[in-house]
Amino acid sequence: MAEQKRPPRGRPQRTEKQIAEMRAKISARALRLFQEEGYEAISMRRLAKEAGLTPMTLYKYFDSKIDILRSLWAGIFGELFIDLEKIAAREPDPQARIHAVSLRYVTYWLDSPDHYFMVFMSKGISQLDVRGFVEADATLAWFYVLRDSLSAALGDGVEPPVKRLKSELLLCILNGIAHNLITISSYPWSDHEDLVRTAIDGLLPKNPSDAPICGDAC
Amino acid sequence: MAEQKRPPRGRPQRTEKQIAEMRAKISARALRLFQEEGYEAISMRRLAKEAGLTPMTLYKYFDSKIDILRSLWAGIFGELFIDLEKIAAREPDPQARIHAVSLRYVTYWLDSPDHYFMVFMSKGISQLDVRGFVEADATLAWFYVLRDSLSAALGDGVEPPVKRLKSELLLCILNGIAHNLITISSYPWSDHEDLVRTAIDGLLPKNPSDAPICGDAC
DNA sequence: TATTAAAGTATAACACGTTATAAATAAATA
DNA sequence: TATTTATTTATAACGTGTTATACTTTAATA
Repeated sequence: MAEQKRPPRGRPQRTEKQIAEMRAKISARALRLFQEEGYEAISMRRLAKEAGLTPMTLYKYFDSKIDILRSLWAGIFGELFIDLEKIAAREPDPQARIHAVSLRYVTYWLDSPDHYFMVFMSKGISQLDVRGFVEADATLAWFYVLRDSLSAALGDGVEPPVKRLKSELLLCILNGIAHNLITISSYPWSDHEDLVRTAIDGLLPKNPSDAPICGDAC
Repeated sequence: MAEQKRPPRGRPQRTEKQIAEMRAKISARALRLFQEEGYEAISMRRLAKEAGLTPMTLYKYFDSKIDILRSLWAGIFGELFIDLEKIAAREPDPQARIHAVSLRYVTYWLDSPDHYFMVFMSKGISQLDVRGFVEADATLAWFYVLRDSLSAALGDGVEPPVKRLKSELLLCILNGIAHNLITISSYPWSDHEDLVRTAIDGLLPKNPSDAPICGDAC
């Protein structure tokens, strides 16, 4: 029962592909401009001119200026989590894996201040703007690699509710470390590797062999 | 050699007290309006009208709109940390104290979404706007109560460098928990008390008596 | 080719934060 | 009172994100 929809008479609507290409073209230009001069410094009028378009055309392809930035965030997060999955795949030992993945997550932001600034600290955006993006299902799905790595490191002796609790805590901690070290950059923080390692050690089951207090007692 | 400065002829400059009073008056009006309708929704023109002033006069007492918000933040942070100090003072046991203070810090933000939104999530402010405030010495000093409580809970058996590391980690963790639970509010997070307790337990020295793995071995 | 519908352009407008400038007002001294 | 200086007001302007509207161009069908 496929409806025999004969195309209407006028000019056809843009195909999905055409829309995607135009959005990609605008995003590419925006990425370069935002990184060079900052999100706030680039006006819609300026971006339109640089892309060879009219300001109005931008609003045909994106709902708003922040919508353009969000499309860039998706690219950055995608890149990061593909990287994390590669690291997880190549590290067989669960404990080494959770350390490696967590450290990479934090290090990524510290090493890519351009990206971090554009995602979390673009001048002129509010944290409410970030919120809509972070809450998207696609964004949350990216974080499964962190959750699964921790679950494996905790092993079978840990109850699922505890695993869930600690997975959530892991995310809070890693985001907290990255966020604090970058936003309060003038404070002489300890090495971020030490912070991540100490945090992960606190999450993992206590190991008598390297616990000084228990070491003597045993 | 006190200079005999005779006052100049014209109208004298506003005294510190006059300036403080005018700023307080503006802040009070802004606090109510920002809480009722949101920071972004209140324009400088509107705030001026509500305060019985000219927009230009606002700029005589504050550098910018965000500067007004910052003065409100200072009041909120001051209130919170005075509360934390009271809690710390009334709890003699160091371990109970760090738990109580940490939980209160996180709970404060979760219980006062109005304040949290106004401090960390006002629509129309950027995270760079927060940065200048958080980096101020006066702001950092407020956090000493957290650092000192943790230091006491860690006891004398822990080396100072480790204490410092864990103090910094504590701040990252608590901010991370509060921030994630509030900004990703649609996710079904575990109880925040469990998150804080688990996080603190991970920071404190491992206690053989309640460590299951070691319990059997001992 | 003529028609039709969508895409894209051009232009003006709105409220915003902010700045500049000139006029009016207030509070002191001479 | 006259003068002097600071405060405050009044007003216009700039660039911003965004919306609305009318117009032109493009790509299809009849």
